[in-house]
Amino acid sequence: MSPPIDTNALARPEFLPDPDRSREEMESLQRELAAAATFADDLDFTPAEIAIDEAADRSTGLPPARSEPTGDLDPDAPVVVGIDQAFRPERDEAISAAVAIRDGCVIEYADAVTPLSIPYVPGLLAFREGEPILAALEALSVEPDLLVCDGSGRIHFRQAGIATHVGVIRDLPSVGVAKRLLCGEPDEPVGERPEGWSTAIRADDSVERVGGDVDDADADPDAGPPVIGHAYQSRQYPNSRRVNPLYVSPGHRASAETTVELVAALCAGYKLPEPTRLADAHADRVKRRLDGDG
DNA sequence: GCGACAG
DNA sequence: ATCTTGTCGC
Repeated sequence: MSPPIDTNALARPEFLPDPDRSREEMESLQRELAAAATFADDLDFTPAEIAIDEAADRSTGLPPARSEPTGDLDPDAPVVVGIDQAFRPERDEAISAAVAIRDGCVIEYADAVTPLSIPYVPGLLAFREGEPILAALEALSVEPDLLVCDGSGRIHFRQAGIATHVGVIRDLPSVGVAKRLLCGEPDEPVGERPEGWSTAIRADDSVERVGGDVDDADADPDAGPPVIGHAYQSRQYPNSRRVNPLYVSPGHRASAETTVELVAALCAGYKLPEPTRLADAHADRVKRRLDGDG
């Protein structure tokens, strides 16, 4: 009999986010991480293969009842894992939730509760939330094919946002989905835009250049600063208040262009992609249960 | 010194 | 992120 394979083994443990580091050490680790990251496609599936067309119920994670009783789910479809967190400020704890989705349906929920060691500092988010996220991923029994993180990836001062950090540590394709822009400059102004619209986010003076940039088509100086992500209008209302776009960026093993397509395929009528929505809901449930217990 | 900044 | 109620509009 063959020994069980630990699919949760860390590929790059040297990048583990250790909060006992100085700001300078954290920043230099991020530079190494960005150099180790791949901002080009290295996936064995297409956006179409992970597409989700019906939004699940937030509390049950189940598809709508009106959904056709289709045949069996495809057991070979890629597994997309959404990750999100909730907090208990009074106890200084983070609740991390990971939701695994295959063929549009939730196949597993996992979560972890971790003490928070450092405060939130823009640009150093992974050192606050990285450990909790990795703990939730380890609690998962399925092996992810794609990670969808709540926050930036390449859209980051050192091109090593939380999606990149987690993606590189696990050596898994990952994308970052942020609700607000950390840095960089949109090609076109982000005004009232129709659903499906997107524009490139390019590095500005606050973004350090990394070795990976030379692999970009944008390495050509005439082409302007490298594209580090996109603003993507995942949802818009016809006659109502404007919805802000999402800011999506490569974490690891995905190009900026493919990242938009992956996120677009994972959106099913809400502003946030389904994996993120459901992870958010799960984190909320765990938090409420914990608050109820005391 | 001022500005600016994911969750 | 979290603390929090109602409220404006489709």
